[in-house]
Amino acid sequence: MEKKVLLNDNIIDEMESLIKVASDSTRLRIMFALLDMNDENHIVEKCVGEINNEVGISQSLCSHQLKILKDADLVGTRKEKTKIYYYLKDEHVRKLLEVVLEHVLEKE
Amino acid sequence: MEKKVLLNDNIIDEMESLIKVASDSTRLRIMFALLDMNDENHIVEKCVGEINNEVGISQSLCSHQLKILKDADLVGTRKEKTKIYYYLKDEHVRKLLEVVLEHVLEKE
DNA sequence: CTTAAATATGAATAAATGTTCATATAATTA
DNA sequence: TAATTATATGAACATTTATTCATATTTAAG
Repeated sequence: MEKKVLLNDNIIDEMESLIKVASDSTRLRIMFALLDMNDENHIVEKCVGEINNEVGISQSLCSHQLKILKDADLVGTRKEKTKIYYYLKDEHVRKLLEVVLEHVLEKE
Repeated sequence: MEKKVLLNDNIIDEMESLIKVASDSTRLRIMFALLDMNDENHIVEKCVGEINNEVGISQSLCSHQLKILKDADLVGTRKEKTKIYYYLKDEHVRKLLEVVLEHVLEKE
């Protein structure tokens, strides 16, 4: 009776998809914009306009990339009047960013 | 006096590079081949031939991808006679794979 | 020195991906 | 209804990337 993870092709493919979503600097910047680094890494909500301003990219690019993040279930949305607020959806996202950031900082 | 991480462009770019290396199913398979899942996820050494057999890819492709992993400092090598043994180099790699795997398994 | 075994490399190709531009949609306000 | 604000979408383009094929390199053995 082993508690052994079966690494079938589906799982590998899903891992690939998920990591691919995180493997782009624009999307990384967007995700960090949704992490409030000053408040113990707590999640914040920002609307599209705020995000593209803060990240310094066009509205169109921001919207395209937010769609990719949302399709991957990494961000969620909340609608309020004309604005749509985005937030990081998952604890794993934060862990992922942490692990990668640690690795990078360690190799300095 | 804050212990605040400065997320400058260099760091983002390095994070992007690192994640990109992990964002390919062939390389994921290779990395998992170097994790002994049956032995509490302990790291093992395997030579190129063993790896491409186990993963089911050509020798050439395996070699190309191993180079990418090595350039990213995710694997190391040990030479013994004609064979070259590869091993996962970093604790962070394992954490990264764990976090992503958890996320994927949770969404089933 | 030749042959064989193990691994690496370079060029070529096909597919995937990020970004831009122009335009569409949807909701609000005058 | 018309105009404005916020966001989304689709097509086009340029760049990157994974894979294959053929060949090179290295080491050991006969």
